[in-house]
Amino acid sequence: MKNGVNDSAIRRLPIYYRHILVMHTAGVKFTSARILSELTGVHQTQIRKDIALTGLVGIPKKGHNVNDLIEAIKSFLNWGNIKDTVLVGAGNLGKAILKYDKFKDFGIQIVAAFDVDEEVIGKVINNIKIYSVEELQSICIQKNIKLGIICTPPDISQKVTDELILGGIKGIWNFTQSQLNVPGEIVVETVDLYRGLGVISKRLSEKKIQKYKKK
Amino acid sequence: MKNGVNDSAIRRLPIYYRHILVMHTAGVKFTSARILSELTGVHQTQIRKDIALTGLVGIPKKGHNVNDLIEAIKSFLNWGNIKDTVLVGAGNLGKAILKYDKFKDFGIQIVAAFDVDEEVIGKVINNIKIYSVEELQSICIQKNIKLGIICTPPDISQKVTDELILGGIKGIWNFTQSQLNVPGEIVVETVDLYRGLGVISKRLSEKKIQKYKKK
DNA sequence: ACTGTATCGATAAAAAAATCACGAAAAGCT
DNA sequence: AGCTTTTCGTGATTTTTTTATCGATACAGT
Repeated sequence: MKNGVNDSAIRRLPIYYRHILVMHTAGVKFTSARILSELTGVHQTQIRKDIALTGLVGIPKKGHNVNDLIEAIKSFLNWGNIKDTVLVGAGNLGKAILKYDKFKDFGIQIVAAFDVDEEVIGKVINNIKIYSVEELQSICIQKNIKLGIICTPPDISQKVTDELILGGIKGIWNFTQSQLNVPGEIVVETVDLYRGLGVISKRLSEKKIQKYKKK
Repeated sequence: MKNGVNDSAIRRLPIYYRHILVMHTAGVKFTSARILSELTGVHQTQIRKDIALTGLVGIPKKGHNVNDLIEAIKSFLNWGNIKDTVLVGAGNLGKAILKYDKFKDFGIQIVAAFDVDEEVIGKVINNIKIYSVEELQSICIQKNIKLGIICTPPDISQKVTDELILGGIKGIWNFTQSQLNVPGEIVVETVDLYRGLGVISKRLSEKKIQKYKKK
C-alpha cells in the first residue's frame, strides 16, 4: 500500500513553516518561493510544488501571504487542533523532550509522562506529571490519547508500544533505536539520532581523499 | 557540486550495522541480504547494492560473514579510528547526548563539552568535563578536534559554528533548528528532531479520512 | 493606461532511486 | 558426483524525485 502524499514533501513543509513563523514574528506580510529557496536551499520549483500540495495559491509578482501560508501548512499537516500526547521513558532524552516548550507550534501537547523508575515517578517536569508505566494504558484510554512518544531503552520499547496500542493510540513517535512492530493502521515515525553520523563520517573521509587528489 | 556516494545508501548502512552488531553479540556467524531485508524492511536488492558499495563480496547460498560485514561497513563509513569530538551546549539535549555511552560503536568519542552557563561550567558528566565556551577555540586547536556537536539555543548556534571552524573543525553535527552557514569544505549534518512530527500528523489525518471513505 | 518585471503554476525533461529479473556460483543433500 | 536450492551480483526497467522551461498573471512604476 502506498501513502497518499510524497513523504519528502511533508518533511520539507515544517522547514518552511519555521522560517515563515520567523517572518510572521518579524511582521513580514508576504514571502515567495524564491525567498524561501534562499533561506532553505531547496529549489524554487520544489517549494512551489510543496506549497501547491497545501492547496494555497499565490499571487504573481508578490508571492504568498505569510498568514495564509501558516494556516495552509498547519491545516495540511493537521496541526490546527493541538493533540494531547503522552511520553514514555523519562530518561535523559525523555526529559529533554519534556522540557521543550515549542510543541504547540507543532500541534502537540504532552499531557502525561511515564517511567518505571521509582525515583522519577510522581515528579513533575515542565508541568507534566510522571506516572508509573502501570497506569499507561488506563490513562491513555481515560484521556483519549491518540499519539505517544517513546524514549525508553530498546529492551522495553516493544512492550510499551503494545500497551500504547491497547490504550487506543494511533500514532507513535519513536526515539528508540529499535524497529517497532505495529499493526498496519498505526503510524510510526522513528527518529534515529545517530543515523546522520555515518554521513558526516563518510563525507569527512571523502574530503580528505579529495585533498590528497588535488596535489 | 555533487557528493560522491548516494546519501540514502549511507544512511541505510548504520541501520544494517546495528542489526549486524546484535547478531554478532548473539554469536551468529553469517547473515544475508534476505535476512537483513526481513529485519529492516529494506528491499533485498537494495541491501545487496548498499553492501556492494563497501566493497564486500558475499558467498552464494551463505551470504556474508558477520565479522567481515562489520569491518566493511566500519571501514566504508570511516568508523575505524575513533574520532575525538566536542559538544557545545550542555542543556537538556546536550546532557542527554553526553550521557549516551554507545558512541564508540559509531566511531566517535566526546572529549570535552562547553557551555555559557556558570552553573554547569566545571561540572563533569559521564567523565566529560564542561568548559566555558570562551575556551572553545583554543581547546579544539590544542586537542586537534575535527568534529563538533552543537546543541545550543538557535540564537548562538551560528556564533558557535564560526568559532568551531576557527578552531579547525571539519564536520558539524547540528542538533539545532537553525540552518548553519559554513564554507563549502565543512560537512554539516543536521538532526531535526521535530521534522518527523509533520509526517505523523499528516498520516494520522489521512487514516481518519480513509476510515470515513470506507463507509 | 501602458510597460516591464517578478512570480506563479503547470508541463516537460532529467536525474536519481528503487525494484525487477535472471544468470552464475557455491553449499548441502541424496 | 550430480542435483537442488539459496543467495549473490548486476544490467534493465520502473518509479519517484528533482530540476528546467515557459506562458500567464498581477503588481509597480511611469
